[in-house]
Amino acid sequence: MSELETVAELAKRRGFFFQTAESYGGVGGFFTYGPQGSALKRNVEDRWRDRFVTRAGNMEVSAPDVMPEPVFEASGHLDGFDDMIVECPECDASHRADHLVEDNSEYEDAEALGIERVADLLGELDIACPDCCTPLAGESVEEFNLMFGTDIGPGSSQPGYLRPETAQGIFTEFPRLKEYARGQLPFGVAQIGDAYRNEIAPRRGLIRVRAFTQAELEQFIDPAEDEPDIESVADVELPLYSATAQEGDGKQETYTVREAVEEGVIESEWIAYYLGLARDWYDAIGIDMDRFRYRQHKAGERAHYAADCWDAETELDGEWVEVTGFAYRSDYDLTNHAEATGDTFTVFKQYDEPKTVERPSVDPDMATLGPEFGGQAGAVADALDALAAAGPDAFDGETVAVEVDGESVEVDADVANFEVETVTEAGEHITPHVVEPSFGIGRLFYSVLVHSYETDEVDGEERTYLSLPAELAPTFACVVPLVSNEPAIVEQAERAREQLREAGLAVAYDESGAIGRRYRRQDEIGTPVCVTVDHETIEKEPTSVTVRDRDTTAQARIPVEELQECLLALRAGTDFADLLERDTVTPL
RNA sequence: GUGCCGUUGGUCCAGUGGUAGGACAUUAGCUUCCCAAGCUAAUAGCCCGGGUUCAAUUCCCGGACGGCACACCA
Repeated sequence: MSELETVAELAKRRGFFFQTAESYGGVGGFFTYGPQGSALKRNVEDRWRDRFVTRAGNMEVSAPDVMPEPVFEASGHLDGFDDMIVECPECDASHRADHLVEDNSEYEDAEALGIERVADLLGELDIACPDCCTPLAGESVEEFNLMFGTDIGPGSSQPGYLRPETAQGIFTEFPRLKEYARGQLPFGVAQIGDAYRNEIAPRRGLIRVRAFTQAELEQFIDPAEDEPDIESVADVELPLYSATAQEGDGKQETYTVREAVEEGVIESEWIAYYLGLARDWYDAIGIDMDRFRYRQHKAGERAHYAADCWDAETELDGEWVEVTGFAYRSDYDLTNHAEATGDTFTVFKQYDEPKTVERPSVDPDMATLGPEFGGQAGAVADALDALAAAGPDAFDGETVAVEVDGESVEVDADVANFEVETVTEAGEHITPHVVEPSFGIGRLFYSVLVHSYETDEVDGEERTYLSLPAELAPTFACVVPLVSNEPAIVEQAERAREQLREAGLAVAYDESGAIGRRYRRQDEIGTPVCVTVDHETIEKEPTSVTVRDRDTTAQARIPVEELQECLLALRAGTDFADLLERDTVTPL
């Protein structure tokens, strides 16, 4: 079995994740997180929240999964998600029709031409199937929209879609969110939630699915002056696989964040900052740093609005899998939502010193324009207003010419009431730029599982365990009575279990089977410690139990009254070896 | 979407035109034991629909799901 198969088998057997609705034959691309997986996933999310929300001083929101159609018209997903597919009549291969047109012509964005034009171009440009060279002229071009559609309310009058990324739920609420930030840039808004894509071909377990959890941070900045706290991550070492390297010798290189910025390997300081911050976070949640890299998008791979884009990738079964995208989205989204809604997606930026500027303006005499132009009067006034800003010289003559609905219209200059006002401007409205780290929680979850999967040998028997970080483990401790037919031992074990649960620890209890078997069960789901109540516990004073370390299987005897505190320390990151240094703790 | 291969207890597999067997796991008991021990017993399965047949888990067709390749992955 491959590494992924082995872990998927364990995941199914031990309740990490499994395919949804298998009783009904299963459904492609959907997975359910079981008892252990649900806890592990939640812990990954909590760690993310701790690092990228709480400790970063960012806000968090939770938007609905369904949004009305116009939101996705503005965001570009309605068009952008419509893949144009053409099928070869000879070999049945599917190809992106727009890509074929782009490859065979000067068009750079064939998708914008529309489906019929693209279909025509297949003929006009004599495009043939790249696989078997059969001409594709006359073949129909089909659309595949990767968004899940639905209807909001009864009937189909208000179409909606399941969000293909959580980000739009943040952008759409920007006018309100900036109020909560008191209009001050920079600020960050995060969201952890599910996103949906109706993938043509779901693949490889949790890696390509149709419903998945994203943790996204939208960092809103003033591009002119906001800078990240790059010093705080300057010495973090980044394994970078740059676009240049990908096209050249194919080698990744390690740079500190400082070097990467100074040498221009990473263009945006904000991106560099987040790559640094995130690297240590990946390390902390158990991603193997020898199987991790940051890969820069190549020029053709980048979205047209992105200045620079890097992916965090983990290696699973010999293949690199994108677990996070770090994109500089500029003002693309906010500008589009502003245009679509007319709402204010800008912040007011005060100047250090108010500026005095001369502003040309008009105050058209509507009593004259009204009778003269009738219904067009308003448009004429607007045109004059626009002209005042664009070409104030036009008002120097006796009359002013403006264009309304394609016709040239003449107006007496005095009717326009042109004047140049001297006004004091305290600041300006700017559209923030957005830096977006977008984490795929499911893929990270999978990577953590695969990278923490270990086997070793204990007393001649092979052992499987998950070396999960203590704070991530779905079950933190398991309490086991050494034997189950001595009431005093069982009672003491039950007391220990309750004591630890009251401390807020996720504690399992197991009195079934031989002791070694019970340890192995816990090893396999990555439980960091097992607490064993034995004969000595009930026979000797002070009352003590043994605590077993998952990774080394080492054991130590600890007084019961210190148990709670010791385990809390272990969960907070104390090494088992450090615990052994304590006077009251006896290594076995 | 296309092609190839596959789908049998919870898991991993074997097998058959006359409805199935192993290993591991699970549960109960004995054993009272510090690393998957042993013994006894129990629970539990042929992906779905149609066809051929006296009889289909097995053969044929279709579907669903999975793996791989191609394509796709804003």
